[in-house]
Amino acid sequence: MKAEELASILAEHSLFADCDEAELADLILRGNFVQYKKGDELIMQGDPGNSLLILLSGNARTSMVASNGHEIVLDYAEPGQVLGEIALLDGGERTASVTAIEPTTALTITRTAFEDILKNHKNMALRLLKVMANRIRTANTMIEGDRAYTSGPRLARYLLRLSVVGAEEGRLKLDLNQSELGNFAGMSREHINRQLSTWSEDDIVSVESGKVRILNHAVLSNIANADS
Amino acid sequence: MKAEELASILAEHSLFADCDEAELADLILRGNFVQYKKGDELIMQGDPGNSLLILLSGNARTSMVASNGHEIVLDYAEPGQVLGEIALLDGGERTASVTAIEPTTALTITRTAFEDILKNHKNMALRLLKVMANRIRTANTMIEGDRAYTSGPRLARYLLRLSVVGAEEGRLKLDLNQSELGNFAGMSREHINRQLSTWSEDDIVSVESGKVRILNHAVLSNIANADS
DNA sequence: TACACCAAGTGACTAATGTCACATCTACGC
DNA sequence: GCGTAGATGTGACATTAGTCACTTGGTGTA
Repeated sequence: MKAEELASILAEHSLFADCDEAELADLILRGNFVQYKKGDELIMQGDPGNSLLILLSGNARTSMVASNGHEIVLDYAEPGQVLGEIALLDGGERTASVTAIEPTTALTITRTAFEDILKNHKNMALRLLKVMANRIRTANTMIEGDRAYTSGPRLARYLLRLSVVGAEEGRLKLDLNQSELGNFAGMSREHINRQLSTWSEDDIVSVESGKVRILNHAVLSNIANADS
Repeated sequence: MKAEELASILAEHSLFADCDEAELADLILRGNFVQYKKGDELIMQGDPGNSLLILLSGNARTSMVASNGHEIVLDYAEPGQVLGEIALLDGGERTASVTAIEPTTALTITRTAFEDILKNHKNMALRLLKVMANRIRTANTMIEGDRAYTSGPRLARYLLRLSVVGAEEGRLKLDLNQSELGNFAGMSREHINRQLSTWSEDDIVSVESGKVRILNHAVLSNIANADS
């Protein structure tokens, strides 16, 4: 991939949006372009975290496996997303894995390169801080939702999180199968299935050939904030 | 409170540990010293977030109330802890409240002051990034624990989180009553009570006059990672 | 001391979900 | 078209933890 192409991809995303050409060039020069096949792990839980990566194309799943084998999906990453910055910053192990769910490309940046870039481009740190603030917000919302609501509102919330704002016909960002949806929303596949069937009878969602669509965004939002 | 005193308190904490005197003076000059009584809210959920604060003395509870009234305790803050930085950074509303659980003092810093400080002291941003990385790690661990484990291991985890490393006789950082423990660990007061009773029979914890102590740290850690 | 209050202990019941065990369906390669 | 694997649909049942309704205990104060 040519540097110009990389630059234009980077510039599309808020973290790098107002970098000037020199900054982008710096990033690309110091970074390492990598390609992954579907199923490859970009980051592996338990590894030392000595690099960070920026997803350039494709989609990936951030998930962790608890000591009892339970798998939890924390998030899905889109192009532009910065990944692996936590371990890089605090020097700890990677707490989660990131797996490509389709062919994916990323720019990996080592700790030293990253520190140089932070040092040379002072706005970068502030922008990263914002990105991380947002992550904490999302995580807290996730904790709140998991704790306070029963399965219905919870699934509604996760579906809404996967929904695209102006998407035609309520299509989701990703077409997850019911097992994945279960790992994301924290409920069993069977329960997901039953809940979706109920909603589909009321035309709140539709389920066709395994693809969920949101038919009635408003009602689903109400459910997401329901009392129970 | 005198500036020197403030400076020495600040310097104790990692975020400000390697600030030089000028930096500390700057912080104190631009900050605003505030005292709170037990029960006062240092930060209120839903407010716009235009300032950040540094807890100087006392302890506080970070909690949020879901739309269905369910109260969730996210964390307890100790002196040195930075609070309210999320809304300050991303410009959104405060997602959680912070309440003093005892008489408390804090230094509040406005957005402009904070931005100036970040600009003038470049290490500050990197240190803040580390603090936030740690917060995300904690939040993810919380999500993992809430999702993957049943009430026993979960309560064990929250008790361990409250435990002090070298504490004599397994005393906890805070003596929470069983209702608070419930809001923290995400289970009902009654269930907390029954679980503690069981453990207390096995001498894993002791419960005396409402104060929980960890008698057998090793066993409790095992429970925290048990299969179920 | 007695009262008041709030925290803690406990039994009985209920509700919400997970688990298991299959039956179906569907897409896709041969 | 056929077979197979993986995704879905569904009933029956087991479990976990919450809820309700009390009782008991402890502490501070008039």
